[in-house]
Amino acid sequence: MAEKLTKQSDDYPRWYTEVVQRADLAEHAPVKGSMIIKPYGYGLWEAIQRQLDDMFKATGHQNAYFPLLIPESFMKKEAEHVEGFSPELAVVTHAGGKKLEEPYVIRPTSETIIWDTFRRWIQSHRDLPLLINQWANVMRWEMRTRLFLRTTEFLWQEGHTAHATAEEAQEETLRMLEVYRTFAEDYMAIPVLTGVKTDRERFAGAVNTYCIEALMGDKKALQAGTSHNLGQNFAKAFDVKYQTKEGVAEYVWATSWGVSTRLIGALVMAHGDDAGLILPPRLAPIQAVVVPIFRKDDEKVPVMDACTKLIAELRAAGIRTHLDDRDQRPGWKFAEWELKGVPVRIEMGPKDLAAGEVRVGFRHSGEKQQEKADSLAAKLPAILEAAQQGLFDRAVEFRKANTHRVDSWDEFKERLDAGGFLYAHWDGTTATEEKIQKETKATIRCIPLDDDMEDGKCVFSGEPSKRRVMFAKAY
RNA sequence: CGGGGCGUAGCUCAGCUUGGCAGAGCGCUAGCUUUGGGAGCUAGAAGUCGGAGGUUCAAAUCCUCUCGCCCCGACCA
Repeated sequence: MAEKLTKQSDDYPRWYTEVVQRADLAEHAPVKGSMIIKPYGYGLWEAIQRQLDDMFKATGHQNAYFPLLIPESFMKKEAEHVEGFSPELAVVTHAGGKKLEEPYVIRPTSETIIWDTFRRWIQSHRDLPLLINQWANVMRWEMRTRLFLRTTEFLWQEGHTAHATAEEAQEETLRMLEVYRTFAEDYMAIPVLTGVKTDRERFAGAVNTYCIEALMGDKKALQAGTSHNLGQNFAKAFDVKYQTKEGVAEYVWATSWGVSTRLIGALVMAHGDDAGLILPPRLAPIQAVVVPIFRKDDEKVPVMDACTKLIAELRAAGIRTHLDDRDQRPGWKFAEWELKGVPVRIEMGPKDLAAGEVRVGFRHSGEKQQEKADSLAAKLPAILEAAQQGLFDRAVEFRKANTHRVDSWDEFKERLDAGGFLYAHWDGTTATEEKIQKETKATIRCIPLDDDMEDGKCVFSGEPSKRRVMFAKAY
């Protein structure tokens, strides 16, 4: 703990790895690409889960749980799905000391097992819509992994819904995308761009994939969540039909949507600085930490008494508060809580006690100010909300400063070197998309939803284009 | 799978070229002094030198095989 973090400007990936490990979010597990999520990191995930789960319930969804192991044959029923996922499947071939007749795959996502189940659950139009979510772990065998951003096993939620009409499925797809956008912006304090993926980036088996894209501190893009309109692809693959009021058998329409522990990586990279994490108050496992300061016992006793009283008041006010009474020097504690991104630090020493005050330090701004101890509990909720807003505003400004419209190939390449989001015209072909990636490493992150149509010429091929798309280098 | 690197104390690593008592820093334990921005001193505990085989009086060091990890390229929430 004594050493300083690598600076973001010196080596951003290294900074990320160090922060994640030294802030006690996670560490590497013995199996390549898998991670141990430590209590502080898991606390963050729990905060994310709680809020999202409430939002899912509020939009009519119910939780259920489907199994980890999926018969291999299920994966093969939807052509695009199997093609998309087969390279990253982990397969169980032996169990109970014997070779299995049919191998099981460890779920990379649960569409197949869920649609096999939905076939039995759905008979009538009265069974629709069917709105299911599950919190689960999944496994995708990745070549290159990074804690939270890409691990072979990760935690996520996956929503799976079935609808009577194409329109309802599309509404659901966009409704959940909006839930994700709201969550990212209002709770994670990260502004996100909503859009549609190109054919190339679309989920294997979907008709359309919608996404939220966020800008990280190193000006690279991160896909933070996806919502898919699956059309009737899985209904047809698994023969899921319902009887309409008229008695006609029709295939149902489907969606699926998910966010994962990758969100924690997004949180780290969207807000963190050279001193470590900066957590948004609404999700911070600890919103305020109290650091007592004293020399001898004659100072310790009254200071600790005052801290205990203060903490009781803060907790009564609904603030997640922690008393750091460890046998360490105050300066050491300050540095550690900054590393861990706690929004507010409260210092209480003999001088403060004599004045009936505390010193309050803010992680996101680095500012410190004196506050009356007995009115702090009443003021702190508003202070935390202001910090939440301040973080979001700063992220919005950062994104604005790193978003550009480009109209020529030279400008494209030049701007791309500096990072950020680039809005440019594209001729709509996969061939062009691939050539651009090959030459520049940039990909089309999405076709923005809220952008106006605008005639132009493809920045690469010069062919006509009806609208701009967003390019960026991405994680 | 191709290219590069590394396995020695909990962590980061030195020692290997030229074989000869198993080392340092951080962390940990105990004590004393300290405590408002990452403390100091003293004393300790801590190791199958990734594994197997070989050469040798003697192997962390040389040889052979093997296992694992990290980084860079082709895939991705």
